[in-house]
Amino acid sequence: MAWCSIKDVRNAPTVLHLDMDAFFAQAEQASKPSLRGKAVVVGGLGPRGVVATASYEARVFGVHSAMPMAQARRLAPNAAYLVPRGAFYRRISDQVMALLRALSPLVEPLSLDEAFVDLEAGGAAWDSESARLAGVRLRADIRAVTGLTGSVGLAASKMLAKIASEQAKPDGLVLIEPGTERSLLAPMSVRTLPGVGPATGDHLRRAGIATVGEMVEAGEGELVRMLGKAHGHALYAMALARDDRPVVAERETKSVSVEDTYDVDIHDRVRVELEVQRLADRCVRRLRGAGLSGRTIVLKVRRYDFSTLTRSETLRGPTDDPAVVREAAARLLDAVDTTGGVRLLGVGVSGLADFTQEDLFAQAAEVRAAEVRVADVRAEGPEEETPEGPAVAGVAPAEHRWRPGHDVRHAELGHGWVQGSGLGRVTVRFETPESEVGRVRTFRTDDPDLAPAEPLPLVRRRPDGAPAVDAAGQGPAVGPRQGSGR
DNA sequence: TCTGGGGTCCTAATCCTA
DNA sequence: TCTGTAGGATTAGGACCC
Repeated sequence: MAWCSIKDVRNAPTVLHLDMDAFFAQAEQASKPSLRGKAVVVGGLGPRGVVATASYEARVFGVHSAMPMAQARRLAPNAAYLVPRGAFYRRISDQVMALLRALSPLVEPLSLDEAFVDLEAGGAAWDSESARLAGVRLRADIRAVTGLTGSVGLAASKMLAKIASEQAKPDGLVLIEPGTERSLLAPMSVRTLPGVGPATGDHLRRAGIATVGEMVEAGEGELVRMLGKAHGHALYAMALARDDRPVVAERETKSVSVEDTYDVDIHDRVRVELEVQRLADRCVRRLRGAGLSGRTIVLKVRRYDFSTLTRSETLRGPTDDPAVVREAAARLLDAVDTTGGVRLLGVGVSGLADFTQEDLFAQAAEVRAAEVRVADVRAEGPEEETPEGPAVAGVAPAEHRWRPGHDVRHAELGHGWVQGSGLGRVTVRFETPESEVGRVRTFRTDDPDLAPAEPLPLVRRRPDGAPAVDAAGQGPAVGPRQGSGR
């Protein structure tokens, strides 16, 4: 609420930004002793995959996030390439977020591995010394509970705290003393400021503006002229180290969407239509899972030449009816030319409400086909995300179960993880987070002794009964196996 | 051998309505 | 009743973020 009005902008460095270091890659290294100290790249392994996270060892070779996987393989051919394990990372993230919430009720998660904390609101800090102490303790607690390292930035605003944590990486803490902000920012690249990406950066560079100091010299009017009202004003304020955005604990979702990039462009119109229906269903499952409904249906199409277009339609009222979303998506697709092929399709819903006000007109139109459709939807079952994503041509289902990096259990040899698979064989390394580097064995992909397994906790529960931060059922006893063989 | 997936926010054009 | 206008809603696209 009004804990931070414009006129009492804080002057103590009590905004904390936490950023876990190379989070996905670090989690994989912690879980797999044989990968520690090695180049690890996590991302999509298909022909059109990109890097989600590269370990610091992989970054030495020039591999970085958002890089096409093929390019990463050229730069670091000997790195370990793994697919992301969302549920595993989420469990660790929950533990970290629980530690943050112990510091303050005002925690603003930005993603699984990043969050802002308002230390002042939680009474955890009030000046530089107390803030630094809170940051040091937090890093130690994260280490103890998750076994992973995170970097902490402390400053008087969100922007500066984020810049500080960036400077602290990896495994460090940086505090920006109030009063030093402008001189600190002045020599930095304009790209340091949040909201300056490749396009804005180029724009500024062409105008001879490369540093934050030069942005200030250019003046607010010039920035507004170049970048538009909202962006210009906002960036000028940032350049002056003015940022009074509060830490916001609850942010409501504005849209829900799903999209798939296909390994091979789809040319067949019927297949395109089928995929759109599938995506619409998946989107509705997500929507319902979040207890939401929405009015605006959005279709996204990326064509063979990477040109991307969106088409949207706003209904009379919010819906979470799969039939309604499917039909809207199909209508939108009717207006799109897909000859030449599409590489990506997506379906989204925005204009969200947390209740459903059925569109009576659409409902009326539905009545005739209702029985058939209801039967369809039931047959698909409740909220069951298909983990495979887009169909991969030519991969047998049996091999598809063994995804690189995923945990497995062998009846005799115990716990391990898939190092690779293909040609009817799967290679497994038998090790656990707390074991020595394990040995490698190869099996037939249909070996009955081999089964998918849940990831093991990275840190065993402390025997001294220390404050157990049990955010998500983390513990040696893993619950009943989740159905699908992820 | 190009370029994922899930989001947010902003802008501009267009249409509709008061 | 006609017209001009202001402002909101819708639509599409782009930039940015992790």
